Amino acid sequence: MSVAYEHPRPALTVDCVVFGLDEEDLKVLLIRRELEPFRGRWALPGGFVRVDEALDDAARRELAEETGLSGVFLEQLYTFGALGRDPRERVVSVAYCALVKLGDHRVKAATDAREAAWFSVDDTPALAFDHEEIFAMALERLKGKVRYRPIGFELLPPKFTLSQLQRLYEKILDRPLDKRNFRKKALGTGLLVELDEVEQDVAHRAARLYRFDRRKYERLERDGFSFEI
Amino acid sequence: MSVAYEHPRPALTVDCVVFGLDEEDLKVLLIRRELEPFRGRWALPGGFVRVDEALDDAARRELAEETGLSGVFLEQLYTFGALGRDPRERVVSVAYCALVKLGDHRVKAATDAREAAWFSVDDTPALAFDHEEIFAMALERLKGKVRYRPIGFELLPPKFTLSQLQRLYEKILDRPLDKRNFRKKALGTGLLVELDEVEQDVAHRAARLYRFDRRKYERLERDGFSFEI
DNA sequence: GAGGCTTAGTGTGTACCTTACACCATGTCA
DNA sequence: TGACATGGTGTAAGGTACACACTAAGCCTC
Repeated sequence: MSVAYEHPRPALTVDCVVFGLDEEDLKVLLIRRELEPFRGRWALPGGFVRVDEALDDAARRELAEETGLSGVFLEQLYTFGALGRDPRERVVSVAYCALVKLGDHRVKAATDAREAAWFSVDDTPALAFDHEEIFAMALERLKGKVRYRPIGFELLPPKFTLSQLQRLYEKILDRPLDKRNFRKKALGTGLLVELDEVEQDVAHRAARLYRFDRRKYERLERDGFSFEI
Repeated sequence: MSVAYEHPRPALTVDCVVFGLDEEDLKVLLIRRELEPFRGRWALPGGFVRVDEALDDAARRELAEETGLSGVFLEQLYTFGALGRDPRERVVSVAYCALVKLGDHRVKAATDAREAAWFSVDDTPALAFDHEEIFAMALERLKGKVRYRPIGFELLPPKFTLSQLQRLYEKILDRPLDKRNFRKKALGTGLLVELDEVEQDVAHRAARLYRFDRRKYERLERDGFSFEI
């Protein structure tokens, strides 16, 4: 198929910055480029927006095609449109941010036909295009957002301990938090449900498990509640 | 000039939501469309992005062409890419937000060859395309942003009184603020310079004039200061 | 089974920030 | 000169943010 326009127009792409949390690290999902330019370099998953496809759908589709991830909550981050950011031609890219529970997605990404892999956010390879700039902005946004939205809960398994939650926030914010104050605040949101279970198979006192009260969160969010951590 | 591509691609536009402040109201700058679709309807100023033009430049250029405003601080807001938002063809629009001192710009906009006018934000006409959605998001963003960034200063003349500043914040936030607390905070930022002048020609005690210390603001902003109001 | 190791779990005091609140000062105008 | 309109000022109380250290529980090993 070929098509003609009166004036040249920029190409439009989407790129996704997908964060996941490991026992150890906050990670970001990258793919290795199979084509020029930047063939063999790591890059954010993404690609061209089809003319009959909404931006969000394009982001979800590209993410699924390139990494196998689906059902991910994607949020628009920023649109990058500097001249020369793609050596081939003028390309404007709408960047999206996503958060996933790493445990749910580790295998899929690793076994997909295309090479996709999780990298610790403070040990990423050189990226294609201006993707380092996009990634840096996404990480900044994540750090800001995590302070007033309980998005951290999205990154944990359904049942988790308060220490896991705290470690998660420490990884994202990249600084230590006080245990007592953290627990006070986390429980103070009223969004955690204490379960009648504790951790299994740990070589020390087992911690109580909690789950996130998603319904309550949605109710409060609708009513404009705030959630500083 | 005509150009062919292998695949059809969305058209790319920019739209600008420009806020200004009046003695009375927070206003938004609209233009009346001269062409189909939505001919005669009011709309946000904006237009097509040229293939050799950065997004920010396109927004500044369109704003200047359509309303005569230049030298405006523009900030990217969000990118709107739903299907069917333009009846002609697929158009993706990068929306920008701008803040201007209304006094400086009132005449230019009104006397420009194209019809452009300021509307009170709570009395806008029906808008073309999905511009009402864009406008609503911009207003939300403005309300949020004004709380932790001293952007309010951009909306006043170079010399202003604390009452004017307070009224501005009250208009934007759409709620009354306590005078003493407001003055404490505003002066507490250290960003206001007290001048040796007072208002002229008022039928009551004249208020002291202040100016915004832009240099200090830029210095603090670079160092990651915060400015809750 | 005792002692040590590891992580879980808990409360208080202080400093600061937020908010509520009322009166006198100054200039204009009639 | 008195009334009117807005300018300009401080304090007290309550709440929030933060710093800080010890005991509890379970497992392991010796």
